Amino acid sequence: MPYQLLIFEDNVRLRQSLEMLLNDENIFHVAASYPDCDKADKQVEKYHADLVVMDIDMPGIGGVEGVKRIKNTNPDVKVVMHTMFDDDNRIFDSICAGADGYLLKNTSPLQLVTALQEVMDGGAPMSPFVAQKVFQHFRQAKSDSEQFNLTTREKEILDLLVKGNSYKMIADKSNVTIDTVKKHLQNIYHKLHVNCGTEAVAKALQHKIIKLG
Amino acid sequence: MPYQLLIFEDNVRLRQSLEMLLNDENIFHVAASYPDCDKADKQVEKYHADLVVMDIDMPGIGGVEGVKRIKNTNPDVKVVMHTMFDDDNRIFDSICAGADGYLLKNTSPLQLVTALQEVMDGGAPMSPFVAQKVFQHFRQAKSDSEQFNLTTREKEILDLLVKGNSYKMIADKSNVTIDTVKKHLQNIYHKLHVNCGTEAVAKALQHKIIKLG
DNA sequence: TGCTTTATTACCCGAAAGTGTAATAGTTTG
DNA sequence: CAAACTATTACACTTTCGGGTAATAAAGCA
Repeated sequence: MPYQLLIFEDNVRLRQSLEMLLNDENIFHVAASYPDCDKADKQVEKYHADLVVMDIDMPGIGGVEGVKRIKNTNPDVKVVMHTMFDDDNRIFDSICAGADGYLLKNTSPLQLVTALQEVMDGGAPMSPFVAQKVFQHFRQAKSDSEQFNLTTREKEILDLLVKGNSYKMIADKSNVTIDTVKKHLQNIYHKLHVNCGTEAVAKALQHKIIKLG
Repeated sequence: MPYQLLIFEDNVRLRQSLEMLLNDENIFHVAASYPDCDKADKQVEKYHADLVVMDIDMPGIGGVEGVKRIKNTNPDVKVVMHTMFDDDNRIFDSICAGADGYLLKNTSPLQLVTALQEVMDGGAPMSPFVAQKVFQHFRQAKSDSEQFNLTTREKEILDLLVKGNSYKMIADKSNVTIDTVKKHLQNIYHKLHVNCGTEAVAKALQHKIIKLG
């Protein structure tokens, strides 16, 4: 039995091309296609869709919001983004919203079909450019994290602060007096260019100076 | 001119198989291969390698540390992990250490060659299972983030706190008195099960309740 | 309609945080 | 070797936090 597939794409010609292309594959059956995804969740239910191909830039609610709604009402439906947008925010927002794949529109028909099969097999297909962005996202931190020149001791203290310890608790756990802790944190705040503990915690986590469990 | 390639793999037979397989492709030239990566950085320099295939579980320093060293001394060399390990930590540690691709050892010879070509074209090839893990990593947050039942107002306040504002600054920016801010934060701390601001900031960022810049 | 949630303000009080200054000793580096 | 850096302690002082309690009004829900 072929996978029931829905297409959301506002460009009429592209939508029809996709329909034809994917209907040619006998493992897919394009149940319906729409120029917007304002009622995507209901349409998914109506056709018992297994798989959705979702454009991002459409009239009404965008594709990102569309994914969110579909995944909220029907988490098992696979959603693959198929869009021209290659900026970081759209990519990460889509993934966070629950997308199972992210393909740019320069993907060849063959690659598209392969990717849709892959997603049905539990994979997470993405265009090389997207994969690169995703990898970068993990890496970015490392570079800055050593620019603050924190000493080993200071990193220890900061680590304890981030984990929710008060000055007194830090003092106990570090076997130093609370005054020493104060001094260290004062130095740390200067090095991080912040004025208080909460800001330091935010910066430490943001720049991955400290890792959490 | 073929890409200069180095292989680090402690299993002799697999290492030789890889050598033969990749030397058959005339776009690659296996310059050398080693059973450990303790001196990987120097070996990379010696052969002016363009590309490295790296196992993780090897005697001496592991492949993760190996990538780190190579990338430190020679950031332009592409490194693709090729390993049996599919646990989250090894995957993310490798990516953070600077790996440009992550392939599991069930990858077919053809896929391996394709992936290596892809990495030389600036891509970030990964096995479907790995891609899935990566996507999950982004998604996980969302689910917890709404379990704290913070009100819109409380999220606003928390957002300002995370961004380094004092109670007074939050009060000004929210157009409420400092006492109101105190009360809100008190409620927020209860909902997050924390006792102080720094802990709240850590939790908010960890669970991605609040996003930074 | 009445109950609950949310947002708001206010006051008191003690504990914690943050700043400044200063001094000592060990380590590292030039 | 001397200078700089790191880790440490101490004290005094101000500001900020965070808890408890209480009261009011609007909005949402039953």
